[in-house]
Amino acid sequence: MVEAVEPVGRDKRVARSQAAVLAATYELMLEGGLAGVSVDEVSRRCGVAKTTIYRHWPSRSALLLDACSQMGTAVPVPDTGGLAGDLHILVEGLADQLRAPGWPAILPSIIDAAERDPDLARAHAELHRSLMDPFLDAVEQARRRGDIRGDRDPTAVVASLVGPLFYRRWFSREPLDAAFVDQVLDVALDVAGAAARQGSTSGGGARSGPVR
Amino acid sequence: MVEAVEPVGRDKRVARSQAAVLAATYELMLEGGLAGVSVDEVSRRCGVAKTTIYRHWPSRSALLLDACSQMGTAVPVPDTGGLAGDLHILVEGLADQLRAPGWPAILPSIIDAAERDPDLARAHAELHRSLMDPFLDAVEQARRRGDIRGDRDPTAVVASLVGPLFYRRWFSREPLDAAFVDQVLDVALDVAGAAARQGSTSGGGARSGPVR
Amino acid sequence: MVEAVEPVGRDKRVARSQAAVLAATYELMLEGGLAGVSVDEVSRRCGVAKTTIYRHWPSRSALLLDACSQMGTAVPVPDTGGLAGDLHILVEGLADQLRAPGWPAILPSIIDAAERDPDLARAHAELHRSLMDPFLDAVEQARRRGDIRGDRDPTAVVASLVGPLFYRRWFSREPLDAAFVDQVLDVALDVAGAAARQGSTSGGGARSGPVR
Amino acid sequence: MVEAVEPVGRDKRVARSQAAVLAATYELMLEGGLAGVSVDEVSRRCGVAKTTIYRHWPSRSALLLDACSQMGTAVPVPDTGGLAGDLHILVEGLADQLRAPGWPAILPSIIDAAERDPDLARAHAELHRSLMDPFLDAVEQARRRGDIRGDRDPTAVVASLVGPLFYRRWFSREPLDAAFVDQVLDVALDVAGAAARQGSTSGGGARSGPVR
DNA sequence: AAGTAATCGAGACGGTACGTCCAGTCTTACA
DNA sequence: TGTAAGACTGGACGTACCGTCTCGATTACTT
Repeated sequence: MVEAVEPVGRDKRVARSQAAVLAATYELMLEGGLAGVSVDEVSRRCGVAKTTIYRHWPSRSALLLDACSQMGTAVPVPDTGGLAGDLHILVEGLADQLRAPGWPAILPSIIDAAERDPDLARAHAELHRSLMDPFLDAVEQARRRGDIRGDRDPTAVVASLVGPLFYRRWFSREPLDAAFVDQVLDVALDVAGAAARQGSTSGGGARSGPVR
Repeated sequence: MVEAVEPVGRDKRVARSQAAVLAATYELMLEGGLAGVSVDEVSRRCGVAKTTIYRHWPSRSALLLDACSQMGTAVPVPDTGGLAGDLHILVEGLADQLRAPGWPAILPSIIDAAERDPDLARAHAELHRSLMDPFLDAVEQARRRGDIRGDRDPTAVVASLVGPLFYRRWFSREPLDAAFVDQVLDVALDVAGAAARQGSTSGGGARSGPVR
Repeated sequence: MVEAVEPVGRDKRVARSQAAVLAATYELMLEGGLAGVSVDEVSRRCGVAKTTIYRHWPSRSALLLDACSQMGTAVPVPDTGGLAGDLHILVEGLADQLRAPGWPAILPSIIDAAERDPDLARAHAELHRSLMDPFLDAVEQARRRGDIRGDRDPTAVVASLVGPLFYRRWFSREPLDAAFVDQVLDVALDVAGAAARQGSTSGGGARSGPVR
Repeated sequence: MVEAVEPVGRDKRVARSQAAVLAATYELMLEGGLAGVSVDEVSRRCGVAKTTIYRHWPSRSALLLDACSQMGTAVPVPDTGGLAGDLHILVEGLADQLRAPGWPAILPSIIDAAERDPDLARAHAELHRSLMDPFLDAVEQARRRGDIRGDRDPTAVVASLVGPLFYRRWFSREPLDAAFVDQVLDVALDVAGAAARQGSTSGGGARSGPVR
């Protein structure tokens, strides 16, 4: 994982160079995906010598990897008291992120690389976990409360929740409109077999609810 | 772009070179993703001069794109008479493909490229359509038959069906086991609000069945 | 020896690039010795891409070597009929060359490299031979004519002739004035044990003759 | 320049570091000539930090230069009472040194550098002087004794003596066999016009031996 | 069947990038 | 203060690839 290079006060220069390099790398990544990042260009853009870059990261891949890891979008775990409310917040947040530019443009690059490079696969796993953990936590918390069926695999619930969103963002490239997001949420609650349906409605608002 | 390489009887040599080039490209693509394909290597491997390759494809991207298009995995539209049966066949088939090596390893490359290159985005859209059309057809046919709720967007149904599968293959990298696939199928039928699904209730639990 | 790259009419570009590269290399060599030649700088200076340079010469050394070989200063063998006259012309010519800028500034570089690199040693040997052969020829011819003692090693005669000149140019860095050159010539003729001394004077003119 | 490294008691550490550095430098010089010495490698090899090296020598050249100076092969001035005897000892000693590994392998490096760097030229001059002074002393002593012709330039005599030896060692790379050395000595005595050399007019052959 | 034009291979060429090594300067922390 | 440790800029090395180019040798279609 490239070792965030212990920031012991040792040398401020180290910290400054590394920050500059990572920033430039991230910028280039946004512009052209992983493939659009070249060490030479990073060096040129941030004024840090190529040699210095290679002193801190053993290879271009390591640099990319590090830049990817920093991408972790910390999402606070909500606690509305009910599964529906929690998930609603989380899903809306995710949809917002997916609609924005930024990491959604890079992720396919990472996934592609992860397909072949074990190191990047590990980085991707970590990144993914940091992204999905709040969802998983919400679901597991609900299960502990007895709000959902005990025989449901929480990861499957999460899959049914975020899978369709991801699908629309990267595969079908259809818009992530509110109606779709609501419907997805609805379905996922069904999957969870949410016990107390009445409470769940509070979360959605717009949600039409399956029936009445 | 890429101009379908009209194989009009023009010259047999043309056809032969192009076939050889595409084959080598495809091979390299499987080995190392889009990034693993270099024109030099393609030339070396299939014995066709680099010049010739550039004579037929304006750029590396165009070649990749063309090779990707050939990847289209033709899926026959099943017709069991019922939505559940049709989808079952389709989903199982898709899951099988996702579990196999081959294009699942390449698709992220394409999606990544599509994120920035409009041409590749178009190619991806086409590829995607050819993959998903059978699903959409099945759903729409069911709707015409009145088997599912009319207020459901067919594309949303498809998303809830394949989204979770895709998610597991590329994002969470969890196994696509049979139980998961079954559950996904169940849920999707719920989403569709499939009529007369007495058996399906097992999936939803609380869900009292579609409509009414 | 890098193969002067047969100038078959194939491609004029090859000839042109190579000529430009060698010229720039030679120029840089004059300015800074072998050590002053960098492939990057050659490329920059003559407008030939570094890649192209490496296409024609496997390494920097090979390029240097080739440039050195081209340095051969063809000296015509004189024929005044007598050893003294021949040597006089040759020695004066050599002294002139030693006094001029140009290869005298580079030769130490080559000798140094030859001390460790067998390839360059070979190149140096060839260069040296082309430089000294006229001297050797003159001496051997004289021997065939019976003008000099038969028990003298021709190479030793040459050594006694050019050794002191070389010594002054590179080792003691004293000036190569006419008196010195004359004296050296005188001595060498002594070494040769030139038979007909009277004839030898014709060559020197200035030469005061040993004693009386 | 280079400031003779005054070993004033200042700090013992200084002396120790400098000695270690010079030793490592000399070692590297023997292995790969001047070009084979890199400050990094010196630092690595002798455990003295690069910074420290640059504190004591302003540049790589200065270090090389200093190391070269240490190379001075002190040659004792012989005194056999006669020029022939003195020169015989000196020349044999020089030939022995030339045949050995060590500085003969480095000198071309120095000469090359001296061709362009005035500082190194000065260092070379000094080194050269320390090497040739015994020869010059012997000749001048003989002249004072009246043993040789007064109209001969002593430096020319020295040139005729060591020039051929140097020539064979570095330029023609022919062996420095005893016969050659003897002949060179013979000739030089001729040049000197050693007194009472009735035979000398003959050039060679006739020469009845050194003197007397 | 010959002639003409399309097609081909071989590979030179200018560029950009890679990852390494070295020169020299500068900073920090320890004696 | 002198030293070790090592970060930093900058430049060169030799390699791989991209996309363009010129050349001469094969084809295949045409007359």
